[in-house]
Amino acid sequence: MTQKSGIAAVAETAGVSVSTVSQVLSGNRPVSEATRAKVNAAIAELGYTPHPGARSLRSRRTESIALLVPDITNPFYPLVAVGMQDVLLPAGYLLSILDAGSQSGTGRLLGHVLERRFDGIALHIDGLSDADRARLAESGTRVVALGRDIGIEGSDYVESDDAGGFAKLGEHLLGTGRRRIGFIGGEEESDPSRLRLGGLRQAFAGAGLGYDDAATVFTSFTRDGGRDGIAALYERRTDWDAIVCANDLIAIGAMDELRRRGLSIPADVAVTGYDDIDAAALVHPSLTTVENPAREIGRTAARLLLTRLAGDGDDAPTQHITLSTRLVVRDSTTSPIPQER
Amino acid sequence: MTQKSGIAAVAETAGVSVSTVSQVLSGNRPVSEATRAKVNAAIAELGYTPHPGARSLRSRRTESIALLVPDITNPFYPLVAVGMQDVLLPAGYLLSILDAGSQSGTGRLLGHVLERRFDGIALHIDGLSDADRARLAESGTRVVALGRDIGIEGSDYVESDDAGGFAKLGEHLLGTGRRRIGFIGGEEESDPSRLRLGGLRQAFAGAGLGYDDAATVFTSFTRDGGRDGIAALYERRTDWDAIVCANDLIAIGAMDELRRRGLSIPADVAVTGYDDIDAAALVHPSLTTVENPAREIGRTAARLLLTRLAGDGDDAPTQHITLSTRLVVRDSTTSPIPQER
DNA sequence: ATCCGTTTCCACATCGTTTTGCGTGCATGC
DNA sequence: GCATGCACGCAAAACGATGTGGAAACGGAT
Repeated sequence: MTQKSGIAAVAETAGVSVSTVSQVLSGNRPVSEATRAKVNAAIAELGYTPHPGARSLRSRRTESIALLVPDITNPFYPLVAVGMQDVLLPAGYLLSILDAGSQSGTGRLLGHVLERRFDGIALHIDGLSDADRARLAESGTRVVALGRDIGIEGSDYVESDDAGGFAKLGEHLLGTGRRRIGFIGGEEESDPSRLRLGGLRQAFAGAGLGYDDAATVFTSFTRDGGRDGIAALYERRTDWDAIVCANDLIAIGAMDELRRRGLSIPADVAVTGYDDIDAAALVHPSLTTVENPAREIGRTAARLLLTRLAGDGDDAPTQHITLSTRLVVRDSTTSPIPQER
Repeated sequence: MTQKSGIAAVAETAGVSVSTVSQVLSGNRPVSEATRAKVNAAIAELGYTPHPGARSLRSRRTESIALLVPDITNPFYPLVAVGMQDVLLPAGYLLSILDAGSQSGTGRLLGHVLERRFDGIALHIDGLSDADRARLAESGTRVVALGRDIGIEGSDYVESDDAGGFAKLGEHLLGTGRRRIGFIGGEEESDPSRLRLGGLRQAFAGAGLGYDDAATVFTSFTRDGGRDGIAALYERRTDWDAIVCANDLIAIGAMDELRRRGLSIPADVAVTGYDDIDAAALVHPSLTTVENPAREIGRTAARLLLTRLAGDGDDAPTQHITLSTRLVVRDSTTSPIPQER
């Protein structure tokens, strides 16, 4: 006997045609109750699973979405991923989390990702090269950018109010009398680094003060970046009374390095982060930071993608959603003598 | 004109046949230097990308691998993922990280995952139901289990020496004079919880002591689990002098709850974790724990999968790899008065 | 009995690849 | 000059699903 497989096998054991099986699967055309039952029985009996390749070949959809992040070991990103899954799974989409390993790793992965023909891609990547941007645009894949505008025609983006968050941080520090405030950014070419610094500047301006460019250094969004940042700042001057870091990982690394240099936090120098990852509350002293609604960012991004995918809609105007942030004051900027609670 | 697409378009502009294009792509048959050049030129000109669906339809391979984890926000898992990518990307495979959200979420995701026909699946999941195990086995997908034996015929697994790690922890605690040692496990039905408890028992036995079952509680592998665990243990008795936790998240939650109850760590009670996630070094006091080589687990698992996939080999015997662990002593079990260094 | 409108199902073309079995054309050996 | 062998390319048949245009079956109305 010829061993059929796939939908053909189901059709045979159910005693109907291939197209009928397809109909009951997709519900595209009405099918009588009786045959529907037969088909479902056959499906169950054979343990049939549709072949996604064949399906996507015709339908031009893969029902899966990629999330491309620069560093999955940064606890911020898993939360974004979870948020996206909250929305995507119920909608029948599978989320694949791809780790570029670093900003520079993006290009290497992008080829892989485009080859896979995901229905949509969520990108949280800085410094996308022009070539990569072009590849993305040409591919026609739906893109939603996280945390910044990625500069692709017709792609939505969702970010949190970075500038506002840093303005709040700046006000808080200025309000506690700090004036010699250094800033450690991530990669210099990154939008977020600039935005965040911008928020800080804004706080200074609001207080009628100027902000000195010599008080800023750029490294990378990691703990090592924080250590390096402190080293760089303290080569310029040594009387900082506060260090504002572009994210929590940098802040944690910076605190490490400050302590290694015998400085006390916050008595000698205050430190702030951004994101409010779990570790921010756990370090000692606990870190003043800004809550970055990672999970909500993920949810929102997923919704944007789904809307675009459902509507076939290039017609709708580009969406740009900004989520608000919240200042979280902890010990690293306040209690003069950190102690166990 | 008929607008061809895909490989047919390439064939047309290169002035060769479809099969020839396929040949130069796959390198399955020799192709003359001249035509190879023509084809490559056409590919570049058209910006052609092969359709993975069509490809997998014929080749029955998707060139992608899934990693299924119970909780991607547990920092242990991103490291495993990175380790797998270390090996898989150079081999041309794409790794999709799927988050089940919880142990119980596995079943819900498994359907999705099997539908997608990944070439291989790495599972780090406890308490796989018999039904799910059967589905996996039937699917014929290559499976590698992480951290425990998943009980599927012919599937390899890689774990770390949990029992050994906990034995070391136990010896360390007993060596510092602690005797009333409680244990907070994760999910009770989980293999690791049992293995880890077993290691602790072994340490007691080695010292000629017995270990009391009433000293153990099971919750979940999260910070909340740690808080609950402490609550449960202190309902039984209140004179614990050490709490051994099944992972770092539990330990961190436990420390929180202990402090909330006014107990001092490690003066009143010592606490230990497992995994050595970043946060373990950051909490206050820093956490004594066991280094669990997450990244290496990922690499090893990926290698196992690749070997199986390359060899078409169901012939090779099942592999079972155990990675060694290392005790990391920090302040939560030693310095009587925690202080800033 | 005939005709028409529904309902229900089917045949067939199609999506973009891979793969096998055959032509070609050309050089080689006698 | 003729058979032989090689190196290259090509045609065509899968792979497993979707979807459209019709054909059959069935009632009800005339």
